[in-house]
Amino acid sequence: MQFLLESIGALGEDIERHGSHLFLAAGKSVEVVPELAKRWRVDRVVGQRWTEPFARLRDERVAKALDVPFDLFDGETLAPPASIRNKEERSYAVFSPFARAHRVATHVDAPLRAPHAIPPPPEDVRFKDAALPKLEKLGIPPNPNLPTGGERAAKKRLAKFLEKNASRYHEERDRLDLDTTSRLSVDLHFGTLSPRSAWMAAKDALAKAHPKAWHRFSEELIWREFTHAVLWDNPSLLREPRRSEFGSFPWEKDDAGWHAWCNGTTGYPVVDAAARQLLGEGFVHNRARMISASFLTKDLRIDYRRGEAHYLKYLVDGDWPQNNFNWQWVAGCGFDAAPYFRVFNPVEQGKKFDPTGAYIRQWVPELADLPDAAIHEPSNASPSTLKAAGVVLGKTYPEPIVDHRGARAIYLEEMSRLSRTK
DNA sequence: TTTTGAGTTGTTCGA
DNA sequence: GTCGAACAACTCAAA
Repeated sequence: MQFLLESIGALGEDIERHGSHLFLAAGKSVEVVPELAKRWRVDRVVGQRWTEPFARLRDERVAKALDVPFDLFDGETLAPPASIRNKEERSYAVFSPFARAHRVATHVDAPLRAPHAIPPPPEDVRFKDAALPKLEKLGIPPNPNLPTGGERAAKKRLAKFLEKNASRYHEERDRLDLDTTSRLSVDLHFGTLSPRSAWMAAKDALAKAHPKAWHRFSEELIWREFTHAVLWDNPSLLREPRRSEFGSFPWEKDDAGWHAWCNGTTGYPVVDAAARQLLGEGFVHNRARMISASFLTKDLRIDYRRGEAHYLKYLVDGDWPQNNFNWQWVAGCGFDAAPYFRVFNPVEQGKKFDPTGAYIRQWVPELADLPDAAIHEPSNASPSTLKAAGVVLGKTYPEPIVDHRGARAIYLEEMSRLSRTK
């Protein structure tokens, strides 16, 4: 909400600077839009298409309620969601062929330039528009650690990424301690940056000089395309796993485990860092999202939908298509999902992707004084090492709430049962 | 038309 | 310590 209000505010200021005014109207789209269209005697209403089932339903109803054309334009993704089809005219279920087809079929044009001036609205169109609500009035405490909303801030983020870290993207994007990902997910979600702008700017900066980085970054944008395309053809994904046999997976209730996972007190440092980063800045590093999701669904065997909802609630970039697709991917029940035997070992993942321990030290400061060799597995450190770092297991930092080795074995057993009963 | 091989992100085990 | 195999089932495209 904070990012949204900042972004709308920034948009209003931009339009004001260009000589016009952004009108805000509150109410249900299906009532407000036709009413304004009638009052202003417009020839047509235009908007941008959204992939989410909710938005599709809303747009259908608005179109029906209007007596002028309602034109929707594709801009949420590079390719319109239903446009990439295989030879049998069906939608793709596997990423690689989708990506190949997408690269062949989609010619990305440069974004249109913003107009120099926007004419002010005619007098008879004006009305007393709703004020942009204040965050505090909505009962939401401001969070100074969130990214700044608005197009200008988005362009700054993009420029900084391209200048500083993009050239090593393919090698460093997984490193939790380096934290060199683009951080553009929030802008792509809210539209403060169009995927087209991101694509073209990155292509200009990288394609010739750093082809591997360009391939990898563009591949990530195509993953985003894939999630939207898949949801377009399968709206039921937002409620149900794609692989129906998961309907009978024996998810655990485990409230204690759930709360430890939410609050970052599982006793596995990298899992806890991810949980606390989510609550702290509404963002989680991509690699940490996977580790965290794997731990919830495979070590604790808690329904991925609970994790999905928790992420959606706290992520500033929370995006239904992407969040749902990726939770189902990690849980192994989605499109082109991770194979059942891929169970992340939280200790090994920490050592591999946070070798300097910087990620742990930032988000789990009570472990900061442990040496690199011990920081990913304090429960296995020697008493003298723990003492020197001021760590008292069970007091200053929890013991692991589950034994990973045992949890993995149980999970694999449940999965083999699932495939047998199918 | 059928077959075959490959496929974002891992881990463990045994040679 | 290193390395390859095994760990489903399925989709898709090339052979």
